[in-house]
Amino acid sequence: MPPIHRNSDRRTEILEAAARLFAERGFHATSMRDLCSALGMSPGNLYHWFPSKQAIVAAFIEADRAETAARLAALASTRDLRVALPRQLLAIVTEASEPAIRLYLEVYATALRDPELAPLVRAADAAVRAQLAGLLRASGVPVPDRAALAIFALLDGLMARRAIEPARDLADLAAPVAAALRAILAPKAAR
Amino acid sequence: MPPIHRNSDRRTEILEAAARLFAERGFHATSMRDLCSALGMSPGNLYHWFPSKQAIVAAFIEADRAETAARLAALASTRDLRVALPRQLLAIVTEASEPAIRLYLEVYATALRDPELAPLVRAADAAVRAQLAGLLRASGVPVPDRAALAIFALLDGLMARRAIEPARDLADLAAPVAAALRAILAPKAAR
DNA sequence: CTTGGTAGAACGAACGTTCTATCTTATGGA
DNA sequence: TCCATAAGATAGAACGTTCGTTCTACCAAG
Repeated sequence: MPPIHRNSDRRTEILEAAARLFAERGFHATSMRDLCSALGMSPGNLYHWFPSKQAIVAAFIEADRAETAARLAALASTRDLRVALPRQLLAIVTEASEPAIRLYLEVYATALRDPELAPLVRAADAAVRAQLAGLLRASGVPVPDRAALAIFALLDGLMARRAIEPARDLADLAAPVAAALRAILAPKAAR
Repeated sequence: MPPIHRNSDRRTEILEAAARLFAERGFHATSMRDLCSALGMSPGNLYHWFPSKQAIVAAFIEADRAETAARLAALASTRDLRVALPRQLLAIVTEASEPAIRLYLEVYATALRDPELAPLVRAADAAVRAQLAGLLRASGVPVPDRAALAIFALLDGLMARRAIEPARDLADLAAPVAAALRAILAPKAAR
């Protein structure tokens, strides 16, 4: 009896393979059959673990939300948020691989079209943003909700740029980003 | 003999219908048949005007590029770019309808996946950005290339936010955006 | 009588999904 | 300890649909 087959293990396996394929080939270009053969698994079995392709996307969105939440939670213990946050932000944008960014762009563009998936995306976004706002509030940033929103917009913009121009050295943007963040985080800027 | 059917007229008709349908239902959810019936046209005829669905997307990208270029050109004649640019930027983001924004998000996400379309997207982006950089240079903004890049990132971020949260009043972002733009356009900020 | 616009059926492929059967593992009474 | 049995995991063929596209023919002007 090899290690007990726990449900979550198999589902995680599938999710990871799906993320990889979606990133490499694109969401719409990846068929359930593609996913099956990448996993060495039959369609029947795949559908035993996920009821639909949509369900896989939903799980992916939730996993992404959880990961981002964890990242933010780690940020909560830092000394000065005004120093740690900009660094973390640029790290997120810089570290993300090009396929991964296109994955986000495509999956979220698709999900926002889907009447069942769109609320999920929006809820995840709102939850993470609220978490960041909490951090900002604790750091004495006034109107933390707006500040969190601005930071998210900034992040989205940087991600989109990397999708369009992957080769571009983002160091070119470091100065404006730092200035923008200063404006967002400084007490007077959020009047 | 009704008004001579000029090629470009019919193509424009098709393009406009395509943009409308793509915006309403989504790109992948709009089939060539859907487009045909929206136009009251047979598939055979549609394929007489555009060789493929991909070609329609390509034409759409080019049209978008041309429109943005025209908008920028109009900006060239304004008195003070540091005043007109922020206003125009917020206008672009505010005026864009929710379906239109999702259209951009989806079409560009798709196009960036397509080996033939991606260069087109990148070229259009680079051209428009170069045009903006020219404006900035003429206005005495130092390192205008970086400034243009930062402005584009800002715009992308705002667009993405509207896609995720269409109901959100973007006035919440006006202050941070203004601050960011000040930082980008001010001489010292782009060091 | 040629050329360019139009129609509509048809094509082959691919898609997401379902169905039925088989194999494996855990369980529990004899 | 062993076998019956139920439950879960897996396989793979098949389904019905829809997709982008092509083909062939017809029509209307010049």
